[in-house]
Amino acid sequence: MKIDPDQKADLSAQIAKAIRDAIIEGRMIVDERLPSEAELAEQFEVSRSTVREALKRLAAQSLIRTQRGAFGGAFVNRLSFEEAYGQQITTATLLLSMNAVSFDVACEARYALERACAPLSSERRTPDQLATMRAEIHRQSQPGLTDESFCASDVTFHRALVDGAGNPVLSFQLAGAVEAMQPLMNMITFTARSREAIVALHTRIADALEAQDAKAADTALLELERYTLELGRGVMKARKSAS
Amino acid sequence: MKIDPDQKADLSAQIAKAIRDAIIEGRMIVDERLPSEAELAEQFEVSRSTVREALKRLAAQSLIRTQRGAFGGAFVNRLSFEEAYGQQITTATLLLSMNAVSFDVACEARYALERACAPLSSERRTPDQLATMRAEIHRQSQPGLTDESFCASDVTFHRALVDGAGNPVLSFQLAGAVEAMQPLMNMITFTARSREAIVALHTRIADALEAQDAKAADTALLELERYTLELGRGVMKARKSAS
DNA sequence: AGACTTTTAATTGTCTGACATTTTGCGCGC
DNA sequence: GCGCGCAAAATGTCAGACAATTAAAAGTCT
Repeated sequence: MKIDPDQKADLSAQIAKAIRDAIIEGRMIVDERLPSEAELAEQFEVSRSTVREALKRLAAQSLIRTQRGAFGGAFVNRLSFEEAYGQQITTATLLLSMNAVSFDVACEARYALERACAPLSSERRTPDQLATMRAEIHRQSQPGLTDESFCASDVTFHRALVDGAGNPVLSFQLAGAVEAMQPLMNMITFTARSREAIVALHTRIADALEAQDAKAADTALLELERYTLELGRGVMKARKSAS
Repeated sequence: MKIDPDQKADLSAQIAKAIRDAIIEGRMIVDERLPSEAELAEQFEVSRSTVREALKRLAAQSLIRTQRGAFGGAFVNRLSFEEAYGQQITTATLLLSMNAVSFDVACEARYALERACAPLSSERRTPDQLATMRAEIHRQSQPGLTDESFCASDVTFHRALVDGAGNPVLSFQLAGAVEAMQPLMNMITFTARSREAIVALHTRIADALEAQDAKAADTALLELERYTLELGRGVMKARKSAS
């Protein structure tokens, strides 16, 4: 494991890259212990602080974890689906908030992906996941709910739909798409009437999944997309004319 | 911006979290300059090294960038689609390689997502993207190609398909799914006969997109999924019986 | 006055050495 | 055999120094 001395990048970035590559290429396996900071410093011929900065970079990407104490040190971390979800959501949220992505584009992406899950989900959804959907539909019907709670419940509902596909890779990919939409959705004020319409569509989706009717689920999702888009456009237009 | 003194996490992790939250919640805007390391050290009442470790964590997530020199410092970074792609791919690749995700599951996820793009792509694909697909198909027909080059070309082809949907959010989400499959695909030896079959299917897909025939594109993708799965299973079985 | 050069100040990057804290293993006394 | 404390190893934190880089300010020449 070597670093290029005539690179212009920071030493800590180069060292992080060298170790990261070793992990990605499988030269270091999960739970393997890295050399101690002092040993790494000697190997790379830099100070301990520089090594530490490199290790913090890797820790930020969940590539390693550290333990203090004797026989502690830095270990190659098994990236769990949980951690991957989290990173995915953070990245997607920031991407959307920082790049002026329009409601239309985000909405289209989200529903295109969700509809990809629908056939699998209608085949494999567990009773548990159906129960979650029903529970969230019930929560969404409560009159006193704030818009934020309504949106949070919406996210839970849709994640149950996605998880219903029984494919963890798919769930991972979609976690970002669904959750990253929440800040955009939170900007919408849901009137009693629009909530009613959404709950009705959610019910149709849940019914379709329960009946394992992929086509009906797809149709209902398509209508939900259309309706969400309409609501979003209404809000954007109102905001524009107000300013 | 405060940190909780009776947390058990590292100070540098706490400080990174405090700054990260400020960015995510919009309290710091893009291109805004953070206080200098010395000032941050004073604010949080820690040493400069600790602040630096925190900043490296944020830099690893592309949340900030740093410039040296007078009037340099750390600036809130606009997360570009490019950077987001990169992170997405790294995460997805690691997730697959570290969690013994089966070829079947990964394949299913990938094609489910790609098929979600097909209708949009058949509507919006540009001549440029069609040309890329045709060029890659041509490359894939070359007899001397290594398996790695064949797979790389395959990735380029499929990314053109995904980009054809003209939705950057969708492209971002799918970058991981498509690229992360490459290491798994690289393990497959493509015989001349299987390459021929894949090229034929790719041609059908490109034809369908050119003709803006969403249904035909979907069918061809479905067949490609079935065929890829078959190839993968063959390899896995051969490997199993060999060991 | 304007263009070029030098100085200077601010800031990050790196190094050194020290001490605090945490955790494990081992030996000792009981 | 069982607890107890101690030593060792490692990460976490701190303080201070110097190097490298960069942009603004000051100076200088034509």
